[in-house]
Amino acid sequence: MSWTDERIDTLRKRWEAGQTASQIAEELGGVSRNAVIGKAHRLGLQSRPSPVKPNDPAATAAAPAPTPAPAPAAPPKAAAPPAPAPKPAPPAPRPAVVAAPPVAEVEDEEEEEIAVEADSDDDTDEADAAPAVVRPAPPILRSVGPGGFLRQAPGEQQAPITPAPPRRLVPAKPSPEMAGKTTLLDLNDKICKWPIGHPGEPDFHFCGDKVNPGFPYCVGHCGHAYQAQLPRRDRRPAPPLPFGGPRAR
DNA sequence: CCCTGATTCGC
DNA sequence: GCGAATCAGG
Repeated sequence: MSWTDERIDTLRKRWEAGQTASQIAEELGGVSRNAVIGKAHRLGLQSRPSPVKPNDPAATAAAPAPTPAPAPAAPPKAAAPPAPAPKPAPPAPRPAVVAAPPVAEVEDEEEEEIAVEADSDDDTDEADAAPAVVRPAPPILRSVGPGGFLRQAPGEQQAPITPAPPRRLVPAKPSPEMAGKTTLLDLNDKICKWPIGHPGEPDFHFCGDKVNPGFPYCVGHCGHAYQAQLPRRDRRPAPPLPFGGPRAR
């Protein structure tokens, strides 16, 4: 396999999106992980936090003291207004939140820009605020999906849901508490299929709202279904699946 | 062991 | 330029 423009492009995108070299190699096919890494370096792609590479020795030597470092981490503010740089600033700060479509990877290619915005965009000058001031409540960063739904921010992710209770063998009979609820038989591609409750429970039903066009859920539930990606390191391990989950090829 | 990315070096 | 071999941390 040779490095066609197309393959290089794919490599660039995946690398910058944070995919591992192995994943990229597997996707491209015909190349090894090493080939991907080697190519990425030759392309001058920004090296990502390597598990091996230490921080620059200069800083380490300069401050070897075991400082507890109470410095509050500045939130990845999207503010870079003044930038008195006479030259175009080359070190583009990598966004802390890589917003990528989750499992349901619709045909992307040329990823649409996803706006990550913090609360309102009124640019009241916070840039020159005293650095000592610790912002009490950092704004929650959310990305906006198609249709305008707000993706749940990583920090807002809920703990894994409890496993569903054992399924009952017979469907619930028509009952008073099901009156007006959206049942399995009511589902179609125009109404939200977000489940309410668990299958087998007497009042298990579906949301039933109008869907966000192109999605199986309403705008509100899209916000739960599609979430911004955390860096691999910081991801919560997936909750255990009831039957061991799908086989990994 | 597995994984990761970085680096080297013969081709 | 390419990538296997190797290194080294998690």
